[in-house]
Amino acid sequence: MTDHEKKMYEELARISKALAHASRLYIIHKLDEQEYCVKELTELIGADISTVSKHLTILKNAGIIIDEKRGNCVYYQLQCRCVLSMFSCLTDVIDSNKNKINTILN
Amino acid sequence: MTDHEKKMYEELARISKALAHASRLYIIHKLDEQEYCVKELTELIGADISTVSKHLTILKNAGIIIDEKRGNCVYYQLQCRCVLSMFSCLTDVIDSNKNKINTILN
DNA sequence: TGCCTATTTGGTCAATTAGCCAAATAGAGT
DNA sequence: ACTCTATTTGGCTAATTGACCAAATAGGCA
Repeated sequence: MTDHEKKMYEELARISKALAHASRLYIIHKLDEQEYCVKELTELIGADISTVSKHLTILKNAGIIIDEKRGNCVYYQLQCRCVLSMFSCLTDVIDSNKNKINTILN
Repeated sequence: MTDHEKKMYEELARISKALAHASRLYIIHKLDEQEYCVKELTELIGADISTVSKHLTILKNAGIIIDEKRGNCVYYQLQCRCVLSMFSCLTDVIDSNKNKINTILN
């Protein structure tokens, strides 16, 4: 692996690490429907608000979501819907395993 | 988040965690070109062979790659090429950030 | 059988991550 | 200015992860 390749894969890994958590995937999914503020997401997720705020910071630093302060609240939305293709990738992997198992069993 | 949703997102996170490492992304990329054995991948990556073996185990447990013992070696290949769409997802996110920055600067 | 190569496993250590609580900060509205 | 709400930050602990080394395992081949 060349130095250049190494940098490149680390950059890709930086984004994929941000995606590697159930609550963060959930947040992305919800933000595809509509924008939400921290408090609303906290109620949806059911964790401490500081925990949710930190998840949001991680997603923001990875450039996956953006924030906008309006009135008393900070509203978050997807920076780009392109991240949603992640979900089909993950479910495709899961499905391909199920198919594999079925193929072996039949 | 309902119990059912929680389980679902944890299942998705299980796969995405397996993808969240530079060496593992690199392995996936190389295995798209051709199959490789552990020793070959170790030379490409330049880490300890036990480290590489563990990365391969993680990918295998996530159902992303499969192994096949032939002769003296264990050869790994992608279980499904569908996982490759991950790369375009990640690069799209990176690109969308660059575009965002350019939009702001211009 | 015995040797050799390839791979996995177990142990240890350092670094990172995730969660909560408490405290600090920011700003809206009175 | 004061209060109240929303959010972030700092501190702490427990759990997980990643790396290496050393040892165990597995199989092929002389």
